[in-house]
Amino acid sequence: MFEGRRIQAQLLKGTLPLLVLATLRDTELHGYEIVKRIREQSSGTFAPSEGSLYPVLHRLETEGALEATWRAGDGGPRRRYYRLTRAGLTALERAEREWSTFAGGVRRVAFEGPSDA
Amino acid sequence: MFEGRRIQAQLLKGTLPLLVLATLRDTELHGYEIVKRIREQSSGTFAPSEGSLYPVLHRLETEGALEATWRAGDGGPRRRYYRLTRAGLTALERAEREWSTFAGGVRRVAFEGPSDA
DNA sequence: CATGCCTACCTCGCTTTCCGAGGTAACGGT
DNA sequence: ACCGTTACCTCGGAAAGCGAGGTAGGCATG
Repeated sequence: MFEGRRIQAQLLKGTLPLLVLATLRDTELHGYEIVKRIREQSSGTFAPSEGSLYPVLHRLETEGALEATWRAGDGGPRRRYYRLTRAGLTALERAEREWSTFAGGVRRVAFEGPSDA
Repeated sequence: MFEGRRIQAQLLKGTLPLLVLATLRDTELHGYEIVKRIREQSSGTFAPSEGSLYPVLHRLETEGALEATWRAGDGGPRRRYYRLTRAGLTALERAEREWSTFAGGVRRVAFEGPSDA
């Protein structure tokens, strides 16, 4: 199904919050759906496990970046819908900047020779 | 000194081998010098500590990606110079591809909305 | 009515990898 | 002879993803 090769686990470290916050930028979603979106958007490159996702959601909620509400499941168990708070939007913007800095650094070191600075 | 804000440690996870291999693409260098290059090339974004670097160097050497030789120090202790092997070049290329896949995935999820797929 | 399956949530222990602190060795200057 | 600097190495702790496993409610099936 998802042929995109999975990425070394270590690389993903630290990016999950960014991915989650970005996924919730315009919609509110519940956990399973968040994983699904991330997997689809990344063409299967990322497939965070539940053991990774839920702790992150809880941490972001504790930090005030996300708000959550329980809703009755549509023919299934209840779901917890998460949405971005104002603080969450700020956190998202910060995470985006941080990612850009990070990715830019890797590009300079790894893809631009020492001479073409 | 290096004003570029340091990056959250977690983000760096898994990228050090790439940075090291790339730094050694055209030259042979010793440990301290590798750190220095990475720091300069990334404008201070990355400043891997010795506790991070040496284990990585040893692992890459064990895996056959690097070869190393001791040389007398020029007014200082002896140094261990590392250079890329043929296998190391292959590893570098693989790490570059992996990084590209990874960065592309983050871009799609975090920076491109769900609509502009 | 009871059993079992599916969805969705949550938790636990393991592993990997980075960091800071601290330790060793060789050389030069005083 | 001693100390400071350079460069190497190691160790313990912390962060975060992963897989496995566990709970609960609703539905279909016997």
